[in-house]
Amino acid sequence: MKQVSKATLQRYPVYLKALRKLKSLGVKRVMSKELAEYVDIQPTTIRRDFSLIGHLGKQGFGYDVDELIEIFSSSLGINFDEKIILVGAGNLGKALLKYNNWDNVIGEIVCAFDKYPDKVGELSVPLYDIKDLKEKMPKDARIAIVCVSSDVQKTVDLLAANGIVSIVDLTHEHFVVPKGVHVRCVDIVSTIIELVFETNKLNY
Amino acid sequence: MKQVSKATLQRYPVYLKALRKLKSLGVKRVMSKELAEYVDIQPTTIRRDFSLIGHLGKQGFGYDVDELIEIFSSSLGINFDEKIILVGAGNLGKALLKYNNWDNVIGEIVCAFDKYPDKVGELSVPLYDIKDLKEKMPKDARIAIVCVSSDVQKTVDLLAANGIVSIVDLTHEHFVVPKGVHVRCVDIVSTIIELVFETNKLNY
DNA sequence: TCAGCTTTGTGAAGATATTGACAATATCTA
DNA sequence: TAGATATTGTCAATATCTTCACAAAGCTGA
Repeated sequence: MKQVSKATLQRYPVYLKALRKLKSLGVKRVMSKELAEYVDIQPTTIRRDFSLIGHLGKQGFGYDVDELIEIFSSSLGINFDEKIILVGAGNLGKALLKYNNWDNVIGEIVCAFDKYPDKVGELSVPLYDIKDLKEKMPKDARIAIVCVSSDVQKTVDLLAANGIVSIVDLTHEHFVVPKGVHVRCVDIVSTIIELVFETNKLNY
Repeated sequence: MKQVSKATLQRYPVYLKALRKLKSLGVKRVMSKELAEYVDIQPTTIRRDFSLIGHLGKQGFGYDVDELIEIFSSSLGINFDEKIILVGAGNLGKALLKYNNWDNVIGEIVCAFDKYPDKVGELSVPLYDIKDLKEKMPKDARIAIVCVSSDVQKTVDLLAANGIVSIVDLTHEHFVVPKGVHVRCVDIVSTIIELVFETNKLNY
């Protein structure tokens, strides 16, 4: 596998999502040009992105959808048993949990933690006090979804100290993480602002 | 205002968020170097991004936080009365609504639509049948948050036909939009996949 | 007021990312 | 089997983005 650039890395999930969708529609074979229209990325860019992983396609034929999904999943290290923990079981946390039907896309949320576990109602996964994270957290969990509304930095520090290396950030707080820990911010407000900027830009 | 590149556009919400945070902490003045550490973007990049909007800073001094927020908001067209509509009032939609305390960051959700409004409980905003979107939707609404789980394409078409130009997509479906309509996908699953790819990449 | 210090704003260089063009190689059909 | 056709994979060219380096300009304190 060659050096994968940042830009390419961001496109892989898009491809994977599209390919899974195509598969569910019964599509067996896809050409870069078709996929390009589907995901709105240039065919050349797609071919180049794919070629970084290996020779996935066949000239004159295209790509085998099943095979592509298989290779993408395995060579990029998707683990269908990935154990994800949820930290903060407020409204948003609960909604995510209810919605935890990720149909074998990438593991599932195995347990949740909250500062006031007594105040949280019945959940579909075990719920623990955040104080007991160290003991209760599965040892092989690497990913945490953080939806707490206070003590964000403290929470993140605790997670990092206990082996979490990937954080999905749904808070609105700014925080810092040790080197080696990856963060992705999922923020609807920022998303809306970005949309507004983009929309208004057209008027210049 | 000069030509703003895509990359810069994506950073503006990050700056704005950080600046608002700094303001709330009582910070009056900030230098590109300070801000750089805070948001993890090079000072030069920040200065260049800012300079596209105008001469916002003062040499030897830095930037005035309040002023910067003001200029950002106004010259990028943030409308604090922006009317946002929510389409699909399932678990996720409801959680977003409860969470609709965007402290004057960018308007608010003014009403919601669902295919089965009878099945949805009490909400904090008026709820209408999606069939009545045309009549019930505020005429000046431009942004829609889409959380429906079926008929996604149909829903999006309806929105586009009724003047929505910006869509925040929380579905897992692929859909197409007419030219001029902007979409931003907020997808936790894709975010997690991206994180996994990035994390694993380190092992090569 | 003036010298010294600081920080911005920006031209130019360097780094990254995208795209055009086409050889290589597979499929398809007769 | 062979020729026609289609599509990949990749080199080179182009475009976009980031960073360096420094002049210009404002602040600060004597």
